[in-house]
Amino acid sequence: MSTAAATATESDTTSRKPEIRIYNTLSKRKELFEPLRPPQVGIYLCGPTVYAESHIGHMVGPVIFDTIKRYLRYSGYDVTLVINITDVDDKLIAKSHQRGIPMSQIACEMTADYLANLKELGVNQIDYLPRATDHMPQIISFIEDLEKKGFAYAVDGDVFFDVARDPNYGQLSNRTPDAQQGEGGEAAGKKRSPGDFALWKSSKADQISWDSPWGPGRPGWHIECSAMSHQILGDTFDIHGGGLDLMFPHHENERAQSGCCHDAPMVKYWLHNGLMRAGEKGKVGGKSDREPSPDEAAAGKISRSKGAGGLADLIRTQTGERIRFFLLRTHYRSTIIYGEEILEEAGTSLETFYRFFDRFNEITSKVETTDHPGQLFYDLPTHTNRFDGDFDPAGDPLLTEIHAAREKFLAAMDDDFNSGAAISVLFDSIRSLNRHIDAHSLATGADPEQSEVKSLIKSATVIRELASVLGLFIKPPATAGGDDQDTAMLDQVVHLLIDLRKEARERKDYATGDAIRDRLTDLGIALLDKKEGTSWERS
RNA sequence: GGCGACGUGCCCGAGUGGUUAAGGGGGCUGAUUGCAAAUCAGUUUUUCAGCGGUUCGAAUCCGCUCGUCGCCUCCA
Repeated sequence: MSTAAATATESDTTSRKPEIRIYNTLSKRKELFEPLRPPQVGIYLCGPTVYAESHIGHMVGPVIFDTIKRYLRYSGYDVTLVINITDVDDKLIAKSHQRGIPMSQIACEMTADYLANLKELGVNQIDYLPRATDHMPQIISFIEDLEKKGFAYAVDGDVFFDVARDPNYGQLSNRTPDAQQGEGGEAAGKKRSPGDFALWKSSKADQISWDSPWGPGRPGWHIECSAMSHQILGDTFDIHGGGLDLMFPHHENERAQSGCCHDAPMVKYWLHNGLMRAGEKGKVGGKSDREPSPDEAAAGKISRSKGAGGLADLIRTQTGERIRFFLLRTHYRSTIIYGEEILEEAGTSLETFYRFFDRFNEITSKVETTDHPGQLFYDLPTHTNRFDGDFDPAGDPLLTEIHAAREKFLAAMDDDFNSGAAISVLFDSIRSLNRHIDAHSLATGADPEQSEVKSLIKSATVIRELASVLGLFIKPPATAGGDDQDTAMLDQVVHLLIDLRKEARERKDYATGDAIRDRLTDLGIALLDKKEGTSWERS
C-alpha cells in the first residue's frame, strides 16, 4: 500500500464503522474493538533486545502487528505503530565487555540487522522505533513520579517497584503477588517483597551508567517500555502487543508501573501472539515409554539457546514473502510450528498465486481494447479503505463470486484478525479466476470476450486489494537465491531454448523438444506449456 | 508445586452448539495435452486424542484419563 492511491477521504466513508472483534488477554475474551480516541489508534509492540542477530521467531510479532495496522488502516483508522528497541541490558553489557567495543556499537549493528530482516518480510508500517537509551530523562522522571506517589522505594542506589501497593497487580497474568519472580534475584536482600522488581539498577564502576537522583545506574527492563509508550502514545492507549512469553513478568510489570503512575489503565486491549516452536524431528508415537531422544527434548520454543538463527540466510534461500506468508497462514494466537519442510510447503502453495499473476499478465498484454490494456497484476490499483473497495457485481457471475469472497475475507479479518481463514479465501478466488479463464478461453488468445476480460481484471484488482492488506503480493517476488542482474540474462537464454524447442515441436520433432525440456528440468528450470505460450519457473 | 495453552482427516492448518468439517501440501482418478507441467473436476474425508456426561443436536460445553508445550530467571 505504499503507492498512495490518493484516496480522498469521503465523508460517507469515514462515517461507516467496521465491527472488528479482538481477543483481549486481560478479559480473556473477544471484545468489540472501540478505540479510545477514534479514528486514532495507538499500538505498542515490545521489540527485541539487540544483542545478537534476529531469528525467525523474532519476526512473528512484527509481521502480525504490521498486518494488524494495515487492516485497521484499511478499516478507516489512523494508526500509530510503535516498536521499541531495547539497547541497554545485562546481555548487551556482557557482550560489550567480551568484544571490547562499546555497547552502543553492538546495539547499532544488531538493530540494523533486525530492520533489514523486517524490510525483507514487508514490515514497513512502523511509525516509531524508540530506543531506550534515547529516553533516559523520561525513564528517570517516570521513576521519580512513582517514588513520589509511594509506589517505589530506593535502596542503596537501586529503586524497586512495591508490588503490594498495586491492588490490580496480577490481573493480566492471573498470578498472586506472592511466589513470583522466584527468589527475588540478586537483589533479593534489598526488596521488601520477592515480587518487587527493579526500576533502576545501580551500576558498578566499570559498567555503563547514567546519572540519576539515586546515583549512577541503568533502567530496569520493564520501565523502559512504560516510559517510551507513555512518551509516544500517552497515559492510556489502545493496543499493547507482544509474545505470550512476555505476559509475565514484563507486561504485568509495565501495567503496574504505568497504571499506578498515571492513575489510569495503561492499555485497553492486550494482544499476545503465540510462540514459534521447532517441529519434532520424528513422529512421536504417543504411548511409547521409551526415553525421549535429544532431538525431541530439544523440540520447544524457538530461541537462540536452542540454536535458532541465521535469519538472513533463511530469507536468502526462502524469500521474505514466503516467510511472511508462512507466518500469516496460522492464526496469530496459535503456536506456529517451524520446520524447513513446512516452510517449503508454504512456498509451494504460494507458487499458485505467482503462476496466476503470470497468466493474468499474459492475457491482459494481448488484449487491446479493454480499459486497461497491458495491465500487469502488480500495477493494479489498490484501495486503501475497505468501504471504497466495495463494488456492485451487477449480476456478473464471476464478480458475484468475488464479491462474496471479499465479504468472507473481511469477516475473517474482523474476527480477531483471522489471517489464515482470510488466506483460504484468496486461494478460493484464484480458483474462481482460473476457472473463468478456462471457461471463456481467455488464454487461447482467439479474440476473447471483452466483457469477460473486464471481469477478470476487476476480480484480480480485488485480489490485489485484499492481499495488500496482508502485506502480500505488493511487488513481484524476489527470486530465491538472490543475486539478480543475471536473472534477466538467464531469462533471455531460457527463452531462446523455448523458441528452439517450439520450432522442433512444430516439425513434430518431439525427441529434440523433450530433450531440451528434460535437460532444463535437470538444471532446475521447469517449462510450462500453457495455452498462451510457454513460460518457465525455477523448480 | 503454582498459572496457562494445546491435541482436527496421510501432513500443515481454519473452525467454539445446528446446511456436505474451510483452505493448502501430498497421493490417486478424470478432462485438457503429442507426452509432461500448469489449469479445471473428482477422490483420499462422517471424522475432530480416549472415555463418560449435558443437549433434540457437540470437533465445539462439562468431567476424567492420556499426550504435548509455555510461563513462574533473560526471551518476540
